[in-house]
Amino acid sequence: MSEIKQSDQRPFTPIVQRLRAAGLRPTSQRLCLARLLFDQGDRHVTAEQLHSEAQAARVAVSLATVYNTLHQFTAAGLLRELVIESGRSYFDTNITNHHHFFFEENGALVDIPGESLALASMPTPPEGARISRVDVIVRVARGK
Amino acid sequence: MSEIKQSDQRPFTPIVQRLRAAGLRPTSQRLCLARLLFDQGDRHVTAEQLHSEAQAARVAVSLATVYNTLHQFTAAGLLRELVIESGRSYFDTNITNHHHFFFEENGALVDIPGESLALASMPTPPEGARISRVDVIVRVARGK
DNA sequence: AAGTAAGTTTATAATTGTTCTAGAGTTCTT
DNA sequence: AAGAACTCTAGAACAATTATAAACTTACTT
Repeated sequence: MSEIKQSDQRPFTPIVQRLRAAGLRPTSQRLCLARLLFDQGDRHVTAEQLHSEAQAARVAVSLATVYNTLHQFTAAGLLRELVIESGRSYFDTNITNHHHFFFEENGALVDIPGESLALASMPTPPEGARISRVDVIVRVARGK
Repeated sequence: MSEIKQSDQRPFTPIVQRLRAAGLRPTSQRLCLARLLFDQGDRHVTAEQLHSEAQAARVAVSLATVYNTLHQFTAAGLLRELVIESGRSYFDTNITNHHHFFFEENGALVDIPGESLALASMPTPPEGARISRVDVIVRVARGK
């Protein structure tokens, strides 16, 4: 990857401080993965993908660490985990409120701009429960 | 190779005919599983669950057949596959348009009545693609 | 009803994505 | 600089699912 644009990301706090705030030490592995994740706009990555990218960037990070890091970042609110296909998790670097197109043809995921999809009415959650998140997946297939 | 009649998929057509219409032979295994699936109202089952139920009913059906059957029924439009947690598929016997509450606490799935949740606006699908389905998952957690 | 081709089932092996383990290596605090 | 706590790693373990290939059914043809 050539150019590094650290500019217009939502939260402007540097990643080192965000990790510290989450009680995570800013280790070289975490910083390297963070750079791959956050330095190039919104992404939807799987653990295997990110691992390959790290390898390609000649950074030695084990797959176990990639999984650990993705989960820790998710717990820290830096990532959002998406499950759409059985047996494969995607991690979304866009943590703002938004939804997804899922291309059945090739498994690609694309953000739906927040404004272009809205819920007319929110269902009332069952007694003793509160809504923690709403995921909308619009599956699209090739065709007219 | 006989011709496949895709025409008659009305919900109240007996299962044998619905299988035939889908080009599936009404074997004893398929009929047994269909009975477990469809004879007790709307259900959300996993393959392992259905397999256990068949065993409990003293019907010898292999796990591989349960998977095959669930997928064939899904392709035939008798079931709908839901993926919410990584590494586990649920099959929903309610194929009408509806959405789900997912209880993070225990992994339970509950239908949201169709009227109680509506989309205000449908996003326009990308060029050359059409919307094949919209899934809404309302994640709920214990709490006020 | 018998013969036959195509479809189906099964046990088992293989595969996939993910999590666990325990030891080695780092980081932070003092 | 030293100890404690945390983190990383390779590899084993795991769980859900899919593939394989042989045995068995079904439906079609005669």
